[in-house]
Amino acid sequence: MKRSSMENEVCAVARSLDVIGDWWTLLIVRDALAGLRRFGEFQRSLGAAKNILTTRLRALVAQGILETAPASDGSAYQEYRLTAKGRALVPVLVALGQWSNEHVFLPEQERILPVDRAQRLPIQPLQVVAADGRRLAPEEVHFDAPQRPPAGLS
Amino acid sequence: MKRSSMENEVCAVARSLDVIGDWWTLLIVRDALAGLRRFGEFQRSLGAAKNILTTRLRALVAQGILETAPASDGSAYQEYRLTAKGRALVPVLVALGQWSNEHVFLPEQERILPVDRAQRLPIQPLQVVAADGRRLAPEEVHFDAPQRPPAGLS
DNA sequence: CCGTATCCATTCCGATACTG
DNA sequence: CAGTATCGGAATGGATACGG
Repeated sequence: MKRSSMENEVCAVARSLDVIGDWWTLLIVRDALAGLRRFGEFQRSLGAAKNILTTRLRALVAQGILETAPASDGSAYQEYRLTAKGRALVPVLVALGQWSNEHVFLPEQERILPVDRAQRLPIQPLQVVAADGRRLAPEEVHFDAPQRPPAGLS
Repeated sequence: MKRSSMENEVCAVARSLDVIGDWWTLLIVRDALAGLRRFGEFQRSLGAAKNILTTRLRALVAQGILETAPASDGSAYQEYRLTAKGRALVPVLVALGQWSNEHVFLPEQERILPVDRAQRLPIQPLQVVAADGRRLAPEEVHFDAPQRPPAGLS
């Protein structure tokens, strides 16, 4: 399957993976959420080569997940900031973090989790709630064309 | 950065991406959630070459996300079923689907979303809730070592 | 400090052919 | 049907050197 023929993909999961399914992308978003803005900050944090960081940042800007602005320190360079679309990825990051916390880490391993910034306490487990308010178990979730309203609230 | 040196990674997001960050993996989980179990079913659904599918299925079994069982139709082959660990990925899939629904699809494009199986209505937007019950905006979420309880509820 | 431009190694993936 | 074996091309990533 081609990584580039997904603009017509109908599955919302596949579609999102086409945009952010790359290894670095969500880590950049995570760092941006943590307040990193400068090229060098991302590079140090990620340990990625500069050329691939450049590519990823460009792609994220092209997708509207990051936006550039003149650097606030007066230097001639850019800052990279999350857009609303980028911030909307937070539930994805939280879901990933919670999953590995419960199912991947060994009990005594140190870990960095999604936490509430104010209290530094872990976020409550994300709950999947149906349109009528029922909490759904995993088996009750399907991927399908919805009955009526595609857009609006997801 | 190496895809294989992440067993000691402390960031929960990175850790999960190391396990499921590959393009095919979450699509297989999505299909398994939809009820697909047989090799050929996955192959037709994904359009992936058989050798690739073999590799991915093996990796998922090794990670404990899928498990094999003798085929229920009496044939000599295997079935692949989600484990509890695999079903726990549903919030990740829902988060991805909701994000692309709101931020990637064009308004009039058809789409397949996470829906409640009973009603075929979209799932409510996932909410990020702090330990004390406050709903958190994206900016209020950080990734950090938690104050005290790492395991247990995420 | 912020990128860009090359180069090279590796990985990945699709197609195909083959086996039980 | 359910895989395994092999091959070649493409994309990716890392290292490094270079330029504004």
